[in-house]
Amino acid sequence: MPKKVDHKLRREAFLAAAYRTIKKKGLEGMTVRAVAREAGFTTGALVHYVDSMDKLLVESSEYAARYVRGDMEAMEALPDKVESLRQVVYLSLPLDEERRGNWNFWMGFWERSVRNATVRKLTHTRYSEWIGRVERLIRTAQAAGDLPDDIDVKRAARMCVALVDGIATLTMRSGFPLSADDQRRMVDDWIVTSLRPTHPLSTVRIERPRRPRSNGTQPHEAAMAKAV
Amino acid sequence: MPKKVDHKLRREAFLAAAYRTIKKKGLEGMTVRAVAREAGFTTGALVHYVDSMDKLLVESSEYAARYVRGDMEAMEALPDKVESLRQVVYLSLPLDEERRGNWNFWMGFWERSVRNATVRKLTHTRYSEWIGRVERLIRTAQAAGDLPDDIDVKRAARMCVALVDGIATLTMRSGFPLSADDQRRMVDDWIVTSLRPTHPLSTVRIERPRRPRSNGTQPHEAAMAKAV
DNA sequence: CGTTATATTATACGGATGTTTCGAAAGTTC
DNA sequence: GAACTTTCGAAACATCCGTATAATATAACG
Repeated sequence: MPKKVDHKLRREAFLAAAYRTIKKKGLEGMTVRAVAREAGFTTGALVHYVDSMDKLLVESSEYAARYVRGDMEAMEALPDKVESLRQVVYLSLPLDEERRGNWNFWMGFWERSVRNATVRKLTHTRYSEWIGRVERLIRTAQAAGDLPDDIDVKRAARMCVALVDGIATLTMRSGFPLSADDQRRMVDDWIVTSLRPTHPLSTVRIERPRRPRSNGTQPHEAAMAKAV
Repeated sequence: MPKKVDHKLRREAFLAAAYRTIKKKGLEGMTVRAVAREAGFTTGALVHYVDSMDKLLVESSEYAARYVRGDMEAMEALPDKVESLRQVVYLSLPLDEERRGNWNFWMGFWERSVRNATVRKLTHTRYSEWIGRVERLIRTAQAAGDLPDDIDVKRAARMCVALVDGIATLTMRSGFPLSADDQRRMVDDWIVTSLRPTHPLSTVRIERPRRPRSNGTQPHEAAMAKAV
């Protein structure tokens, strides 16, 4: 059915398929053929919408970043700015199956960035965003009087990012995964001992926003049609 | 020159070559041909000493572990047991070119363990050793009265391991590497705030033992001969 | 309704990988 | 010194990869 398809939409479907493939099989398992199959097409169709494998990597990364950014921004709007920081960090932890899939995605980038300049650049961009976000959260909390002024923000932010990476690695790769509670407690401990907030941490559990995930997380309609 | 070669020695030379190859090019770059070339031979020779690629991975990992273990055990013998812990952790950080090569090695295992059961098992074994070592160091320091008794040792050890992994990831992959001083300071901060030692940390800088690295880190004699 | 445009498949290509095979070279042994 | 055994190189093999191309199917359009 040519000309009827929405080019942009189908393109997005392929990005989603790439994202799902990496989540499931790691970056090593994300091949042109695997992604095409995941999307319910063959390699030729995929190439019709994405120029090259490199481009696919870059764009599926942007797809993934977009995917998480919304949740984080919602948490940044909380009134208690230390709680904002805490919740944003929580969002980045491998707490549930979905987030672990996300980590599978990023950890693949870590490895491939050794040899692939495109992936390396991309990884640096994402880290820059992420570190910047944490720094901003700390500064905002300082401005609100929720954190002391004598914090070395840059150092603290990088320690935070390192801690999250470490928790993820331990959970995803060590064979001794940290429970969700353990992960959260590690973050809380770090906030309390390293940032020394002026008020004690909230004890109210904040749920992650539950958006409808109809876009992209489900196999594409064409794939569904094939499966029947 | 058949029968003249020491089978075990040459085998070791290939493991060393595999180790060096991963250090330089990452696990993705460790191919049969690359290792053989690094050792100064061709694939046919390599296969003569190592059964398969999987075996080569496993055995070069054991080679690498052996390589670091000695240094760590020397540090464990220090009189001040908090200092022991600190120095052992220092040894695991990507402080210099050699250690960064080591990390390149391990981070490759993280990725490949997703799909390769052999590598996964191996990674778990190494983590088990490493976490156990940190736990033991903390307990020893407690017994010596250098750390308080109310520490949750298991949790603290895993936090330590996570922190080291995170520091390594940030340094190796983020594009914003931590300086050696920053890395050490992060570890010191964690020790002081989380373990609360009974005595302040030593300010004397302890040098890493400088062993002769003639075995394995240099290209094999055969390779040298070729190069001439 | 025939023409045209394009979405999609099927297939092929060149290159890289792990593995296998075969033969030549070189000591060892009798 | 001849037969044997081991070492090692060269090349082939099957498989997978990303990419390119030709053929097919199908909806849109004049």
